[in-house]
Amino acid sequence: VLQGQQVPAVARVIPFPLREEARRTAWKLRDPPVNASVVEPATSPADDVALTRRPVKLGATLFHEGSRFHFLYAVRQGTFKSVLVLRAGRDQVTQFPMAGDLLGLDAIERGRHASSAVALEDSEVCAIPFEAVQAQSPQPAWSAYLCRLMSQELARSTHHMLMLAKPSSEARVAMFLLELSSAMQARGYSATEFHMRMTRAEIGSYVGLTLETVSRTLSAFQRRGWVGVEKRHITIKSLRILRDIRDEDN
Amino acid sequence: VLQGQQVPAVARVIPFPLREEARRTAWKLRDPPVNASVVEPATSPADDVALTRRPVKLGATLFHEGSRFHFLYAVRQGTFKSVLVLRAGRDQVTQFPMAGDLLGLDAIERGRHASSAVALEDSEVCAIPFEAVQAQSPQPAWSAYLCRLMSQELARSTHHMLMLAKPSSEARVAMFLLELSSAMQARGYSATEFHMRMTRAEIGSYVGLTLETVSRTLSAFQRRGWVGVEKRHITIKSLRILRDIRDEDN
DNA sequence: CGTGGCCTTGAAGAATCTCAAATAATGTGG
DNA sequence: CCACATTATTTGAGATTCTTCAAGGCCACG
Repeated sequence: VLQGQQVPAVARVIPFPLREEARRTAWKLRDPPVNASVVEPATSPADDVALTRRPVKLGATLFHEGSRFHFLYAVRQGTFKSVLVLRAGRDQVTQFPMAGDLLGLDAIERGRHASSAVALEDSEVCAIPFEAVQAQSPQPAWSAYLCRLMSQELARSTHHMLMLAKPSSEARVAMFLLELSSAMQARGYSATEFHMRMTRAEIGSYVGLTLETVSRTLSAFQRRGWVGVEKRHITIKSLRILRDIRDEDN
Repeated sequence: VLQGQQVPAVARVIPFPLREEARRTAWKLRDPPVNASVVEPATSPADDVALTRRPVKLGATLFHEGSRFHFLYAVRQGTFKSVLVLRAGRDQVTQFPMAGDLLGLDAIERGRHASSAVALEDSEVCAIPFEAVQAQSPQPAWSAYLCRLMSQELARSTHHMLMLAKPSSEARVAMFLLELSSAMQARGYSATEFHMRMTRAEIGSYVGLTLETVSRTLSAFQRRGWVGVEKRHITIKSLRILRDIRDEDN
């Protein structure tokens, strides 16, 4: 299990311009419509900061809840889950970061990670030494950058709360599928056919249902011909119907 | 109804150092334990920015969801609710900002407010012209400042999701009372006896229950002698028991 | 003193959860 | 390469919880 506080010996340390790296991996793939302004920043963040690429195997923990914060992690490829441990060993999934997402933003203030990040498939991240970048950045460009990203995260988080609030199980699952669909599309994959990296239990935790209810709901969707479900391979037959399901009830 | 995009004519424009104002109102009252580092920042944000105080009457809207973003608002006194409008006129309360909290952080990226802010009592805010401050800040101090606040907000938002996730109605209401208790204490009031500014319906929306269930749960708590409930006046008899309720179940 | 908003309480109904069992898929070790 | 252990998924049925619908009371305000 990888610990967040130290760069494992195996990781190659590759110094190169952050801006270039940012362009190629982190910010570029982010939700395009929302993020157009971030993709081409007016000012450029610090260059010449040593970044580290790090592979993370399926099931490995990138950083643990409560561990000291040193790095932000830009997901280069793969899928993660962010989890909080509730009492009684029960844990809560708060998001499924994918390529282009930045992990660890909620640790800046406290200096400790507020959640754990676990790889749902063999993945690779880019470790960004927060203090170093913060210090070496002459203009407020980097901070302004982070501000925008975090503002975006806040909006996303708020949006997620809507999913957990009132809606029926069908609305929740529909919302989840639509989120995933958008995420896949934003990364250049099909919006209507994709492979889910997460288990039913993880989905359930994320949307606030039990795994059984998630399973039943997906079965129901399939029975009605709205989506094809074959294990974790999803084929959305009608985005419109899913949106209706998500919106109508409450 | 006040609109976020323009300073009403009645508001007095009072130029004074932002740092001073920040010390007195915005950051100082924030959750002390978590926030010790923010109370006395190593660097000082921009001075000499014209800030505006604005009274907001009970029921008035400080800014609307979707409206153009120009100001951050530091709550000087009073209580607000942040609400999102779901479909079908149903709306979702996402937080109850109080003195010292900063409103509008989730609007930075999109340039439009992601939620509305409504006063739950006669309140007063300090309007911070975001662009002006951003521009006049020579060092990255201001942005770094915001970063930390937003990081904190992210953590808070995540924490709120835990409340909405699985728990029973009793765990949710207990969690809400404990949150409120901490918030009151952080602002110099009693942690065990306070006046709630929000209706049962608003509480219900916040914790993901109907107002009836909230009412019933509060009644049950009172019946068992755990809290005193007299309309909106709350007396917590045992914080310990409430914490147990919040933690045990799931 | 009437009106409207807010709160409480009851009873029936609906939805999800829990418990349980069977099946399928995956990985391990021999 | 196969048998076995483990994990993931589906489905059923009963139990529980919350919601819905409804009615009545309390309080502030005009």
